[in-house]
Amino acid sequence: MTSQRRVIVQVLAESDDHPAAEDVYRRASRIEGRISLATVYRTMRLLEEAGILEKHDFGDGRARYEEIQRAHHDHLIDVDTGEVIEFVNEEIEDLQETVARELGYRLTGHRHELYGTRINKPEQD
Amino acid sequence: MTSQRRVIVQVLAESDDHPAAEDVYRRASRIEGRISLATVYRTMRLLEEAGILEKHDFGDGRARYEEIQRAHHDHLIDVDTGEVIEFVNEEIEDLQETVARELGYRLTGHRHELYGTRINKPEQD
DNA sequence: TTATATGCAAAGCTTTTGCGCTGGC
DNA sequence: GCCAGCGCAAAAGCTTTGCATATAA
Repeated sequence: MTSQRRVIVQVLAESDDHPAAEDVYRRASRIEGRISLATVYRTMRLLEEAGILEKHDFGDGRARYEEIQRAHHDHLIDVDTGEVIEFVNEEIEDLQETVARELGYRLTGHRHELYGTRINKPEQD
Repeated sequence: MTSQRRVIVQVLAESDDHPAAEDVYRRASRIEGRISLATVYRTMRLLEEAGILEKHDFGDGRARYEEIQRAHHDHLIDVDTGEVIEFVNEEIEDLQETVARELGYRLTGHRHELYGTRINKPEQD
């Protein structure tokens, strides 16, 4: 357990958004100057393989991470602002299982993101 | 309308899988030797912006394409073989709309892929 | 001490782009 | 003849990796 790994874990614990590797690197650098982007990538991979992190792709070309701690959820991405909203819908979760089973598959994972724009924006004028 | 674009469109029309740019390039090269990967990328982007192609990400680091011709569908990816199975589930589609609306959003798109392994593999022996 | 982790820089991969040339119309 | 489109090669952006050094245990 090196100081770098400690700091990365700390940063992730304190983050309630979905940072990219670069973001984690920037936040970690403020706490521990002696850290490199390569180490961040290496550690993120370890944490993901250990089942501690979840890796997402929100369509902007970089991987985005979050800790697996709370209950499972999916994401809705505001296409105007990039904001990420989490949601859970048990019905959808169940239907995914059903669909997979009917096709002869056991579900090992899924990727489910909604993209949308806010209705009734307040800052309209 | 150049010969290159004609060939790319032809390749896409003849493909019923979800080729990456490199695949399209390879298939097109067999028909028309004088074609470059850059042209494939440029044309794919045009076709996507024109609403003729749909761009997917199945988690292998490259973009995968398919023509928008049939009804909308989602994908189930066989994590063992990479095979891609298409499916439609209206209930899920409706629930996505509902979820977005409840969060104050109008849905502009979604990304929904299931990952799984076959049940009852024949080659289990 | 000794294996493991790190930093740095180079390289890998997919995708994009600058530029001079080609070829449809 | 013009100009959109092409090929080529370089570059861009994210991520991985080789290697010598540093550090935890």
